[in-house]
Parts: sequence; C-alpha cells; structure tokens
Amino acid sequence: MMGRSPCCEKAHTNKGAWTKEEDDRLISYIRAHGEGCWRSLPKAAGLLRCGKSCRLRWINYLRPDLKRGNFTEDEDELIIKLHSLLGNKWSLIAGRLPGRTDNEIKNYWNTHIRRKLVSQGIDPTTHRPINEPAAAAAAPQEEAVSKTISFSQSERIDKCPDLNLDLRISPPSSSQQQNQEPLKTGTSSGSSSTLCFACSIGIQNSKDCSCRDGIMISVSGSSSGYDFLGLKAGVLDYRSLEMK
DNA sequence: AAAAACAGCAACCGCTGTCCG
DNA sequence: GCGGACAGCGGTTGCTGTTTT
Repeated sequence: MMGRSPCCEKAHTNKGAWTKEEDDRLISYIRAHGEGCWRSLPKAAGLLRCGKSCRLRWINYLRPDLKRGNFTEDEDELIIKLHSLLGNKWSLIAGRLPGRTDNEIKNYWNTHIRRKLVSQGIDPTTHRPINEPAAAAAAPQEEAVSKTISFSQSERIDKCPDLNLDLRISPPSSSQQQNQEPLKTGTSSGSSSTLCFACSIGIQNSKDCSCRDGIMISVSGSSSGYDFLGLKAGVLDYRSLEMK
C-alpha cells in the first residue's frame, strides 16, 4: 500500500499523558454520541488530540466495562494457553478475557508471564522446555506466527499437556448474552454442528472464516455449552488452516 | 541520602486490512 | 482496479515509581 498521510495535524495536537480534563471531555463526548469516527471526534469533543490517541485512551482506560486490577491465577493460565495457540494475537486473546484489553494483556505478558515461564524453564515463545532441541522447540509457535497450523487435537494436547478443553471461557466480550448461551451454528436443534476456527474464536466474517471452504473444526457430542476457544469438546483439526 | 538499575505500564509509531468513491 | 481514508493491531518507546547499591 502507498504511504498514508498523518491522521491529524501534529503541530496542533497534544501528546503524552492524558489530563483529567481531557479524560472528562472524551468520556462525556462518547457518552453523548457513542464511539466511532475517531478522526472527527477530537475536534467535535474539543480535544487537541489525534483521533488515534482518543481511541486508544478510550479503549484501554476509559471504557466503563474495563476490569482493571491484578490478574487472577485463572486469567494467567488462560492467557498462557491462548498464547500457546494464538501467539502474539493480543486482540484475540483479549477477546477471551472480558474486561481486559489487548494492550494490558500484552504488557502483562511481557512483564510478568514471560518471566514466570522462563523461571519455570519454559520458553515463552514456543511454550516448550528451554533445554529442548531447537528443532522440536520450533514447532507450534513459529507456525502460528507466520505459516500454517498443522496439528490435530492430539498433537496439540501433546504440546500443551495441561490444556483443559473443558475450560469455559467467554466468546468475544462484545456480547454478554453469548457468555451464557452456547455458541450454535446450523440448525438450533441439531446435536452437532460445525464452525471454522475463525468463527470459533469470534472473528466471524473475517477473511479467515473458512466455513464455506470445508476447512472445519468438527464439533460433536452433547449440546452442553462450548469450551476452550468457544468450541465444544470434540474433534479439532487445524490442518490447512492459514494464519495471518 | 543519593545515584543507579530495574520494573511496570501508558502511549506512540508504523504497518496492515477493509471500505468506498 | 486503483488509491485514499480510516480503524485496528502489534511492536516499541519513554516516563515514572520502586528497589538496590
């Protein structure tokens, strides 16, 4: 793509830490008009800020549904497991942790979890023991980052031996209702359904959605809820699934 | 008590993906 | 099909508070 012009006139925008007054202006504007159109928001709200900066401030610190505070042990574990599967896809990971932001999780990973894993002798990038031969250690993470995920559930369990597929986690936090309702596809009365990996982790309609391409994660069994990554316990097959 | 080193995290930067004229 | 506008993402920076020397 061609280069882009700056999203705002830098000469007339503030940078750095936000003041209480700026926060208040942003909050009251969004309360009155809702999110969206970040480019025009600063002017409309009377802020000398770049739209991008406003968006970041709102999403990461001012949104009313943010949890803040220390991460729990459960959240730690979930982040580690999600990272082992998704790599540095912080926004996807954040989508599985209601009230947490991608920036917060990214910072937490880099400052706490990374160190914790290293102290346990685990490579935080590959999620494998640090002394393992390089060839073996290169497996899931590098594939996840740029290539192809090509391991089945049994392989994945082998790589993440403690991965509990019965974990109940929420779908993307945008929908509280989905938190309570099992994710269903196809006919609502069916005892089995299928959904692609992209849909299963809440990025429906994305280019990664492969529901129509026959690249499915088969889901079968009882109709009780969904579990890890929004899937019911069943056959996971990531073969041929391309990651960005 | 002061300086240096370290840790945590808010915010910025640059890039990509998508939409639309 | 092309290119500009925009939203969003991930990596990085740099400020601030805390700990160590």
